[in-house]
Amino acid sequence: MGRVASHDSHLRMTGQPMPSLHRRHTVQAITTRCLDSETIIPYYPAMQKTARQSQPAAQPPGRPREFDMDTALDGAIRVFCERGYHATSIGDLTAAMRLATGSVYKAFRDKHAVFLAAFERYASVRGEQTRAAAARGANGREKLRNVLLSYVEHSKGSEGRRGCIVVGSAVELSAVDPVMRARVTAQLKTNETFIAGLIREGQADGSVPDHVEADDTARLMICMTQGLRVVGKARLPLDGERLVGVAMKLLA
Amino acid sequence: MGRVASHDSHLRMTGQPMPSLHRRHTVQAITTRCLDSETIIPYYPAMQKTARQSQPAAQPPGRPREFDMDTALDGAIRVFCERGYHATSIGDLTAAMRLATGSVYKAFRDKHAVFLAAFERYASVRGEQTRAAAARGANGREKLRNVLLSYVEHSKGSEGRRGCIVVGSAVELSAVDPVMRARVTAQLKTNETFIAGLIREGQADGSVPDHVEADDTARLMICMTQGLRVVGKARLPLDGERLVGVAMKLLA
DNA sequence: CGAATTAGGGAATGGTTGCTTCCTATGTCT
DNA sequence: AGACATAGGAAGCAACCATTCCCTAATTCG
Repeated sequence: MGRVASHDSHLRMTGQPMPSLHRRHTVQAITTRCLDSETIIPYYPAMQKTARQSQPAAQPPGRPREFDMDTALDGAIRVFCERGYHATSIGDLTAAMRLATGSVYKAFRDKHAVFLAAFERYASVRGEQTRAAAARGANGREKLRNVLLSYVEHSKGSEGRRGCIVVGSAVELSAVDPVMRARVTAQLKTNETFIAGLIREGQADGSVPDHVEADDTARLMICMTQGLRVVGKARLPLDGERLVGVAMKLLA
Repeated sequence: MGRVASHDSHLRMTGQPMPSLHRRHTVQAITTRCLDSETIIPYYPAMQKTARQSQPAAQPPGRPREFDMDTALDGAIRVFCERGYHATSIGDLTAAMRLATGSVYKAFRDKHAVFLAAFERYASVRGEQTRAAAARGANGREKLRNVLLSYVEHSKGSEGRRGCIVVGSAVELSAVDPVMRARVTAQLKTNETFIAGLIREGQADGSVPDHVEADDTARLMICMTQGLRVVGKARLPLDGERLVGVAMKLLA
C-alpha cells in the first residue's frame, strides 16, 4: 500500500498540480476560444520569456520552432484519445507527434502538460465544428438537430473508434486528477449551456415549444452525446438520421 | 516507437489474448447470469481440477480458500471503477481486495484476469439491480421509467463518482484489448435488448404507443445511460425525476 | 499418519517507464 | 559576433510495476 511521491505523483495523489517553479515563465500564451467563446484558456506551446510586451507580431529571440505545434498536438490527441492517458507512453507520444523526446520536454513541462494542451486543442477544434454545424441551421430547432447529427457523425466509424478526449479524461482521470476534472466539468457545462442556448433560441423563434424545459433537456442531451462517444468507441453502429430523429422528440 | 512485449503486452498489441496454456485447467466455473439471463459467463475463482464430476457439494482437495471471492471482487470493482485498469496497480488491488500479492496471483492468472472477473461480477450485480427496478413497475412504461431512474440514481453521488466499469472498459480498453472490447459490446447489446424488450412489452400492454421505434429508442436510451455515467463521474449533479421526466418523452 | 494438493503471504526479480541531463548542431535576434 | 533558444539524440536514473518464488499452513485421499 505504501506508495510515496512517484513521477506522476500529482495524478495519483489528491495533491495540487505542482506549482511549476521549475522555471517561472510568463508565457505569451496562444489562446483558444472555447465552445461558448466565453472562456479563454491559454495553453503553453513553450517557455519563453515574454517578448517586448506590446509587440504581438514580434518574433522571440533564439532559434524558431521548426515543427507546427498544432499538427504535433493533433498527433498527441490521436494517441491520447485512442489509448487514454496512462496507457500512452512517452514513446507513443513522440512517435505520434513526430518529435524527439528532448523536444517534447523542451516544449512541455511533462506528460501531463502535453495532455492538457492536447485537451485544450481538442476542445477548441471540436467546439468550432459544433458551432459550424449549428450555423447551418435556419432556426433553433434546425441548429439543434444539426448539432446532434454532428455529434453522431463524430461518434461513428474510425473517429468514433478513436474516441473523445473529454470522455476519456472524465472516465480515466476525473477521480484522480483534480486539474483535469475541473477542466472536464467546465467543458461539459460549456457544451450544456450552448445547447440550452439553442433550445431557448428555438423557443424565441417559435421552432421549439415553450413548455420545453431548456436546462433539463440540455443536460439530458449532454448525457446522450457523451454516451454516443462511449457507444461509438465500443464500435456499435450508429445511424445518425434514426437516432437524431428519435432524440428530437425531446423538443416536443 | 520500438516497444516489444511488455508486461501487459496483450493489452498494448493487437494480438490475441494469450491462449492460457500456462496450466490447462478444466475449471469448475462459478457462473453468473447476465442482464438478459441468456448468456452464462464463467469466471475463474481458482484453478482446480474438477471434483469428481457429479458431486456438486464435494469439497476439492487442498487447503480451502479462506477469503470470500465475491467480497474480494467487490473490492477490485471499487478500485477498477475509480481508477480504471492501467492506473490501478497490483498494490491498489491487493489493498482493496484485502489479499496478499501471492494470493491474488494464486487465484487469478494475472491482472487482466482479475479485471475480467471484476467486470463479470459487476455486470451480474448491476443486471440484477436493473431487473429488480423493472420488476417494480406495473406495465412496460412504468418498468422502463424505473429502470431509467435506477440508472440515474446509480450515476449520482459517491457511486457515480466511482464510475461504471463497463464505461471504463469501453473508453480505456476497447481500442486496445479485443477481449474486453468483445465483452463490453456484448454487455451493451444485452442491456439494449433488455430495454427494447421493455418497450415492446409496453406496446403490448398499451402503455407505450405503437409507433415508437423500439430498437432505435433503445439504442438512444443506452447512449443516455452510458452518458449518465460519464457525466456522473465528472460530478455534475443529476436530478432523477427531472431527467427521467424529460427522457420519457421518447416514448410519446 | 504421510502424500498430495492447494491457499496464504511476503520477499525477490526483471523489465519498463517517465523524466532528466547531457551533448552538438542550427537558426534568429540585437 | 554574441546571446539565446530550439532540435534531436543518447544515455542515465530512480521508481514502480507485474509477476514469480518460496516457505508455511490447511485440507483430502490413501
